[in-house]
Amino acid sequence: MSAENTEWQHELRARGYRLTPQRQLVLEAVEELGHATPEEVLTEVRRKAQGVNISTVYRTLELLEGLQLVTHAHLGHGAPTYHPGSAPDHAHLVCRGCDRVIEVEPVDVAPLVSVLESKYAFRTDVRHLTVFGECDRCEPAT
Amino acid sequence: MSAENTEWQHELRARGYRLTPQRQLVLEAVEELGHATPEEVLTEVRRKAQGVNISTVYRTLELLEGLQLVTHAHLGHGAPTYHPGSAPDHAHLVCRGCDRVIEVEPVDVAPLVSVLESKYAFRTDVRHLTVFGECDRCEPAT
DNA sequence: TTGATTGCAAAGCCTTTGCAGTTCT
DNA sequence: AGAACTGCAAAGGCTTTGCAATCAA
Repeated sequence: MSAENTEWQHELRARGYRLTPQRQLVLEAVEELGHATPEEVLTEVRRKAQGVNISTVYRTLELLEGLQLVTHAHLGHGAPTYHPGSAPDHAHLVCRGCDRVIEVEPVDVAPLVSVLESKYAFRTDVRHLTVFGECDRCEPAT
Repeated sequence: MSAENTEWQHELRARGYRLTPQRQLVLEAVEELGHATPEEVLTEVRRKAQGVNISTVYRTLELLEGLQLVTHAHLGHGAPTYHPGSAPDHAHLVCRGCDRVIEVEPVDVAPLVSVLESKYAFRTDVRHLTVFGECDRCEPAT
């Protein structure tokens, strides 16, 4: 873990950024929470340090995303959900009926990725992919 | 066209709703614009009638969506885009590099739909599907 | 030292809501 | 007449921004 830290911390500095307690706390929070909105990240961060501001969370998440240490996806109408970059790649299915979120492996969306690549030369961002629809527990739409 | 009109107008009334000039104008605007945000719909509507309010546009789009006369998709960070329900089904590809939007036929996403159906019993809403990534005109991310 | 970063407060989008007046049926 | 609908204004949720103070290197 210290090896990991060293790595991204070096990367940060290499780009002229600075390592701050807030940045470490935000990254830790995303890694601990797994799926979290900016507001949830803030809450988690504040359990360890006080005075951290929501605007810092937004700025930090953006920066961490640039470093590919976190990613985000839109799972509904509200705030986006942030995931650790270290988590295995996955796409999301969201059920309109019950709001259930299902994580799917890249292999499941590989057929789509292939078609888009070959037919449109389009490179899909799988980690950002969210498919809306209806799950088996919910009645078909009428 | 009057036949079409008659049909949805009957449907409206059958559900206890009323036919108002605003509702006709909003539907016409979506059909004329093809892809439009609520704000764009308002602008178009105001070319024909004055005094129409943005809140009416929102309320009307929601109602028309319930009647499946329009659908919406999220093509970026801002407001959603509304499409006529009469348009052929399609999904969207959005390029992060140049913001280009590519419409794809249902047949292109059929492989995905099949996998999700068979493996997760998940029924995909193709018209709402937006895939983010990078198009052939743009450089691969570094 | 000094430029990056933060907290705070204000503003900005986009969308929803309460309500009184209006309109469709 | 009476319920549905609209315009208006205000509020609400989420996010960004300007700026002075603070902090990492």
